[in-house]
Amino acid sequence: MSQLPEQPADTSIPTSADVARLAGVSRATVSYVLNNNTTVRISESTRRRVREAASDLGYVPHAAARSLRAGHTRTVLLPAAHVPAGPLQQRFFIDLQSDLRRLDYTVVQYGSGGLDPDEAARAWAELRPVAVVSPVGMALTRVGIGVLTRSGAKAVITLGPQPVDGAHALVMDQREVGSCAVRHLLSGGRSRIGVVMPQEPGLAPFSEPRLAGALRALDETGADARIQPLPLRYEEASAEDLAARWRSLGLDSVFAYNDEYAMLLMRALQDAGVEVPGEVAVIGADDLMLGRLLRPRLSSVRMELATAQPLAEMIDRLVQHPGGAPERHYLLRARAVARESG
Amino acid sequence: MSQLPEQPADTSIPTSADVARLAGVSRATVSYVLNNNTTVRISESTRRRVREAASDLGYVPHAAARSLRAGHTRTVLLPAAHVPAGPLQQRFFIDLQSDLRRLDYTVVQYGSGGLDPDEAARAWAELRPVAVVSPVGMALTRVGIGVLTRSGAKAVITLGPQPVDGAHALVMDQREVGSCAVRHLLSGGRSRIGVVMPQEPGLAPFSEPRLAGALRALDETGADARIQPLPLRYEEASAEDLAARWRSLGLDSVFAYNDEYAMLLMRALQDAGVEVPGEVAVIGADDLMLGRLLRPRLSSVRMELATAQPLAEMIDRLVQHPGGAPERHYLLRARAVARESG
DNA sequence: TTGAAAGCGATACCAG
DNA sequence: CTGGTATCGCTTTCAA
Repeated sequence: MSQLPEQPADTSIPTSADVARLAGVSRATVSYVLNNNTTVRISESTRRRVREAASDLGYVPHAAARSLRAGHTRTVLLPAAHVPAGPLQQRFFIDLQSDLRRLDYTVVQYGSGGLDPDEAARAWAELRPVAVVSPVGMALTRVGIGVLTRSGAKAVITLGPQPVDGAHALVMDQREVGSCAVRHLLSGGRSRIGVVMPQEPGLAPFSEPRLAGALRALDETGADARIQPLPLRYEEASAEDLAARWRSLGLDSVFAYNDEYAMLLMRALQDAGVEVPGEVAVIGADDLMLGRLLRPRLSSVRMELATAQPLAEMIDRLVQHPGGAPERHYLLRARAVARESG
Repeated sequence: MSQLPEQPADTSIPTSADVARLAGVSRATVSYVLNNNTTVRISESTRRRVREAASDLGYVPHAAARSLRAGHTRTVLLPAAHVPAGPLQQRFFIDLQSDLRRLDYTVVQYGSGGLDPDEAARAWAELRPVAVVSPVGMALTRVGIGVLTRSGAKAVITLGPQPVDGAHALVMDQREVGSCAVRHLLSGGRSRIGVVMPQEPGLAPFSEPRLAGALRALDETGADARIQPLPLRYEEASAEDLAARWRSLGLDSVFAYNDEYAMLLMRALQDAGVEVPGEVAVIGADDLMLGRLLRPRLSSVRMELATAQPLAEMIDRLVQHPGGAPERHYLLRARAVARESG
């Protein structure tokens, strides 16, 4: 019928024009059919022809072209951390991803691989995300927030221990964790409390607030007690070292940052002949399965993270009605779980 | 000077046209300056004016428009798993991301949030990635691979226990792990070997090949021994249950899938009065710090994963010279680390 | 019911 | 050295 050269060979990617040609209709019609546009009525036979042509050619629409035309994307950017995340965080993000997809957003994780925070924000802005959810560890400055906002982001949300000026914030206040641990130790009659400070890079945003929370708990209860930070690397040698000079520290209890550090330290203490919980009470955090398997069973601080669903809805709401004042939500609840270790 | 209405108000995102207007030049010139185009000479004063205008407006180029015009992207798509990843995997991806960024690629993780594998491939293809690196757990069918290839992906690489037809593959042959564990147990004089099979969803792609490897090792050595799969959930109750009927199983050793399951099982066995390693030898895998802290210290299979660098270079090479035969690289080396548990 | 055509933002030719 | 202009793939008026 048509003498057009049918040469969309192996090398060329089919476009809607190719589909139109094959179906014998115009590009407009292709668009109507494939997007199920309801404002225009297309005959059933045409629809079939178009769909067949599309699937014959293996046509896949070009997201960039589409959003260029639309003037906006439905991309939610989730800057990827450059330090491994725990299982809880990962679960949270996976759920968030599903929930947002259900609301028809495209969630994209995009690392900043060692860029300056403001350069990173620029790189993110090139994608013109409609929303940005920045996890802890991804420094987001006021400048960066400005860049993103001016590039069309309707919602910039930080997720972490402390809010950042100018953005909405989901605050997971790690101070609660330290506070909770210390109150537990105090109520058990302990008063000379060590607080493990991991020396691994990237944990400071968690460990510092936990220490601060520990100190605050002391203040609030007005107890006659003291708190001593204990630097520790996640290595046996470091723990042995600490255990060797343990008795000289004069402590009767320790909040070990989390269950893993707690296990490391507890083992070293036991090997050095320091009795747990007799001489020293130990409490971790995260309430991992691990802790229940230790002897003595490890006391821990259990964190109840909010589910991803409300965040997804918040994002959707902010995208649809932008421009409100920065919102601030606190969503970490911590609870001490007493076991045998203190 | 110019009577053009300067109304790029708060609401509108600056484009290169806005920059051109402010600098008093054409859009073409803006493009030349901002991209440091060398094939054309622009006066230093013009350059300055353009750069100033761009930074005054907070101009950020529009990635979609750019790649639409260019006809291709430099996006490497990394489908995000929907099951939490271990620290090793995460480290690998973080490194890969950095390495690729250094080669000027944009690495994007994009989950498929519960889509059908082929639908997922279509969704990915909409982004027109130049390469796709599909981790284990992301089922990628031949159809999916075809969709991606026809949409312009120059390299589709699977990463996991077994290769997928039609794509390049970085094979991390988990059979090596099981094989290694069993050879170790055999050489220690054990012959009735249990193999823990985690019941958690998503682990099958790892656990099945490990079992297969265990069986293969038996075959190869021709030892007079037997292997018995042991279903186990990652819960205390499940482990207690298994431990309670342990003696009736008549096993003298167990490969516990990994160190975490090993710890779970070992604890249950000890609590049930079964001696380790006296009655039963236990070996895990991953060689976590955890294992060294247990008593007895846990034997383990240590995996040496390749670094990300070669993969990044492979991707770059495939992108530049596409069309070769599917490559297949094996990059898991496993080694038993004998400790006290067997 | 369908088609022609404008235009989203950036780039790269070719004139001037 | 710099400025028009065509173009990438797609959506969406407006006409026919």
